[in-house]
Amino acid sequence: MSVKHSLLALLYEKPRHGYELKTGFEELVQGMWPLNAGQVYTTLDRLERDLLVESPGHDKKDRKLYTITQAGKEELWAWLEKPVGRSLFKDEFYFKFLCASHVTYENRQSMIRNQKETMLKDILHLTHLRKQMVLSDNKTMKMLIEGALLHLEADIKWLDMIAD
Amino acid sequence: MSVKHSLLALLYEKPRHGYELKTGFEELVQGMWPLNAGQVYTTLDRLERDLLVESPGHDKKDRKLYTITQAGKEELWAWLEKPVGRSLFKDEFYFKFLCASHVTYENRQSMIRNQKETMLKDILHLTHLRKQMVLSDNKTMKMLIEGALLHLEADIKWLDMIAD
DNA sequence: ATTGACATATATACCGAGTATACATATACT
DNA sequence: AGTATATGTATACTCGGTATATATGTCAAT
Repeated sequence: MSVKHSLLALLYEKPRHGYELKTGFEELVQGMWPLNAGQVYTTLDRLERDLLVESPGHDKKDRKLYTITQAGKEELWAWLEKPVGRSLFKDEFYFKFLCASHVTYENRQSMIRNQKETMLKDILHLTHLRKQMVLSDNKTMKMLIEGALLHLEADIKWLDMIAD
Repeated sequence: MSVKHSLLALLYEKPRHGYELKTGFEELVQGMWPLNAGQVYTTLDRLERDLLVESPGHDKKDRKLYTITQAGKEELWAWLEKPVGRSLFKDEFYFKFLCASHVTYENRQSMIRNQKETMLKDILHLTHLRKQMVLSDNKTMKMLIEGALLHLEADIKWLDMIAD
């Protein structure tokens, strides 16, 4: 989603080259969300063009290094500070039900059932993952998982609400 | 987000021309989420290319009409039936905190505070909107708003959890 | 020792979705 | 009569993402 800003965050830690950013990103998301390598390089091109990163040159192995600029840091801070907008419609979950309400669609029940089934599986999976994060003492991931679980519980509550 | 499928849903009701789809879409989202008119036509081009819609010709005022095809209906049904995936990271809300955890960022508290403030305002706004929907007996919108409120409450609960 | 698989490393072509903008005609209002 | 706004369609451009090409390095098995 915002690969751009995550690259800025990674460069904030230390200078890196393209491939290092790819691996850094995947480490950040624990290997879930595989990142297409090509996207790293095109994103870096745009970041360099916009003066948010710059290159001090290549390392011994001829890999182009990148560092974050002052403007880049400011962009990153601004992004972090800016609250995310939770629009009613940008969430595909709700938007789908909105569309469904406009087609004479007899299978509303199966739609709800499918969705609920998937979410219950997700909850099981995340609960399991949460335990692993507790064991490996990964507090950030544990935190994120707990957030996702809260969301899923809200979703299921809503599905039950509208199922009547 | 999925303008494409919402156009299919609108064409499922009845044949329309481009501009009618634009107004139909904006009616669907109650005027929130302004749709760029150009996007309607490029999306229709792709839908026609993929044989999901077709044109029976122009009306008296020379506006090109579109109808949904059988393949288009099947695409729409499949999309409606397919549960939305709630990835841990595709949600910018969590992803931002993940990035923040990787920059030595002293302003975590203000980040949380900003986000919470915005969300409390959103709750007020949606609560007000909900009342209007009850008065105008718009059950679908009322339903969506209640879903969004459940999400916002979950978000705030989470922000309080991590604020320590 | 060589083959084959996999990791490292970068680059390009292409597509879908969204924004900006141009360009008409019709209608309403001042 | 002139101007603003609604109706109606189209194109150029950008961004983000996917697929794919390509090259080198490393390690394991035959």
